[in-house]
Amino acid sequence: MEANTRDRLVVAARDLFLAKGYNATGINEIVRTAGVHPGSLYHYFPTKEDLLVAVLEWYRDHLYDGLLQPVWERIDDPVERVFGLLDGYRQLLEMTNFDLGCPIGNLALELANSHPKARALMQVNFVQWTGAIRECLDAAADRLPEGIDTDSLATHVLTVMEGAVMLARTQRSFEPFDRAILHLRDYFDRLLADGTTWSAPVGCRPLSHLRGDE
Amino acid sequence: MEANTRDRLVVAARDLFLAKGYNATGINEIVRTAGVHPGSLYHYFPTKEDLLVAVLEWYRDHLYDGLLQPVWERIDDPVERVFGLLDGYRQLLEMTNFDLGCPIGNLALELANSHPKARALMQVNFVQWTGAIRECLDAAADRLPEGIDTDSLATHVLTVMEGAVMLARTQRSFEPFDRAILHLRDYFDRLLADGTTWSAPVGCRPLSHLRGDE
DNA sequence: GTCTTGGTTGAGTGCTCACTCAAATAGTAC
DNA sequence: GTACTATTTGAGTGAGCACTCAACCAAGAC
Repeated sequence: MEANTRDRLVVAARDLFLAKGYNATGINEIVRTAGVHPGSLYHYFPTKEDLLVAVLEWYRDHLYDGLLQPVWERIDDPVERVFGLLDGYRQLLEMTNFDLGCPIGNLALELANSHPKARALMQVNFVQWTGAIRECLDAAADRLPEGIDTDSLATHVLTVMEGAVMLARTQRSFEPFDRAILHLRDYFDRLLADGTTWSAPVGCRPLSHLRGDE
Repeated sequence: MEANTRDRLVVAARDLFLAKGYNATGINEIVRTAGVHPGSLYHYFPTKEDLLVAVLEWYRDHLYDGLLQPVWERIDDPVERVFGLLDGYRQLLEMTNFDLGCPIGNLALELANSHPKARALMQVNFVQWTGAIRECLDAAADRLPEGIDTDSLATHVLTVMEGAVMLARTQRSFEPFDRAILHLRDYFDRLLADGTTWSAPVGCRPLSHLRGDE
């Protein structure tokens, strides 16, 4: 079961960054958890940020087998797959008593300004995630309003998930999470029941007229 | 224009925490920005976390005059006020080139696990914010489906806002933000056009049946 | 004047941070 | 075996961290 040094470091850093954040996790703690010596880390990763990048690459490379596949294999309906994926995050909150949330979202707000290479990889992770959702929505295109932008709707789903996880962890309660998902479900129900052609809502983008834009 | 030492410290810490996060901001940087000496900080705040708490109390005490009032005074329609508030966050992203987001959301994911007193105050801030949205929704109750839970819908609005700000900052683009708000607007349009009595969507809470819950 | 009190000063504390490096060792080629 | 490279070792670096503290100051009470 012994993995190589590099992998052990990535896994240890992945878990600690998820639990405590990037800045609050020390290099010493990572090497102790991985069971390697400080010098070894710097043989593979010149800086702490390089290790962070490796962690984000790990998430990128394990989206399917770690996150999607377990849901896809027990749910067939494409719309239910979307909500099944969201429910996976709810289960993570439940299992960890709200200590762990979305690994990427955690790091995004902490590091988006200061670590551009990491930010680019977070972006890749988000785009991959929404791409998977988008495939579900495309598979259900016949039930959705004709002409709806599934890419846009997939982004909305990610938005709701990230916000819901944030609020649930802050409140240490499922209430905000379940409320947000309930309204997302209600929105989907209305889209699915629509049967008409999609047209962008009248008020969008909101209030540009009030800001003096012409 | 010289404020007292305590206020200068709170303002300096507020701005630095917003821009760089809590752990990445050093005490020395805060006192330098505030133009006070290190010892003075500890006269008012025994620990760094106490300063964080004071910052969160500042946000709590300035929600109305800092955030709501500027929007309320130029928009009367309660539903448009909701989207006007959201647009305020878009303007913040625009003005700062995606460097600044929601001050509370920023700290929430970084510190929810490790700083319980701060977490409690973030919760208060979120509850206040959704309370203001809820008042708008109540004022528009005659146009919304009868019996809809405005508290729940207000939480959904906060969820979308926090997720949208996170994605916009990660992508350094308005695209995810505008997409999320567009779908929220579309959802509102459908609620407002509904004219019937509210009933919870059939699929909620999602997939409990698939997890063996009875 | 003296006393007290709230606030200020700024050098200094011990500690942990990310990171270094020369030496030792393991693995592979021939 | 030797030669060479890849990897590991672990004590050690300077810098910055949150935080301390004894002395000092200013202003009001008497």
